[in-house]
Amino acid sequence: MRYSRQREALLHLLRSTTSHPDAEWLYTGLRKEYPNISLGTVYRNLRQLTDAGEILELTDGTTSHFDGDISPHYHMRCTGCRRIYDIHKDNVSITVKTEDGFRIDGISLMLNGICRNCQR
Amino acid sequence: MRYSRQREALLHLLRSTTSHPDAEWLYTGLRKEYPNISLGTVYRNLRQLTDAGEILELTDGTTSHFDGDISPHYHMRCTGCRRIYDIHKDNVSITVKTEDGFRIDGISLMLNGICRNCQR
DNA sequence: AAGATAACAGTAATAATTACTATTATCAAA
DNA sequence: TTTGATAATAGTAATTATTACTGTTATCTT
Repeated sequence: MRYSRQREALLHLLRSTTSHPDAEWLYTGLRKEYPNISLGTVYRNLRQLTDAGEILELTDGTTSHFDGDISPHYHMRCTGCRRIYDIHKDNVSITVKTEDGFRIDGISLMLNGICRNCQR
Repeated sequence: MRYSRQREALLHLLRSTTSHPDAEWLYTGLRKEYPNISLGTVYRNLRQLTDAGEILELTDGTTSHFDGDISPHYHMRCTGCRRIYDIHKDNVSITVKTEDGFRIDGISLMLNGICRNCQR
């Protein structure tokens, strides 16, 4: 993977937020610094970074969201405001009895509910 | 929600399989009995049934898959053949320390890995 | 420097899903 | 039972997220 300013800017932008943005949000943000950046460039780099394990893709829901924090933690989606919140790993415990010869490579957990704000 | 034959047939078809099909698969199956059924009808009814809590939507991945079994259980997706398998609830334990006033309504857990078949 | 090619911007194409519209089926009340 | 209101339908067009294509530019190695 060859260096590019656009990819570096994308990675920095994603790491600067905890809002788990989607491609469009990142595109809009990057255009401030790179007015001519292409949406395709954003998507391509998001995939490359995901494949390289440098960022995380959250595929639950209709649109992919991304997380610059790859330390072990979980997520909660508010069905009201659609925001995704982090949940510290110490607050969750998951144990799975592997059956039938499945080889488990990754666990994606999404808690759905209503955040404090949206409960009014 | 007013009765319709198409919706009833959809529900029966979905309940007859454990393969967690997508809209296209259900559409193809329903066309045997209803050659003129519309794909839009399939999507509309899948949404209605999901909203009514009569079926389950699995949104992890690029395409929505549906489950006619709404009893508590979990899922595992094989990254090789893309099939979704059921995991009995007794083989999984999840505990979450609720923090920050979140009200958790549902837990969606997807284990990603390789099934016995795809391991050769 | 020069050559090879990864990455880019811009645009077109694809895939899944939703919206629209005129017609038909369901169902409750006369 | 008809009748009337309208939910649901088939068929089609539109939308949305994402990927593919293409000619040009930037990176990096020699």
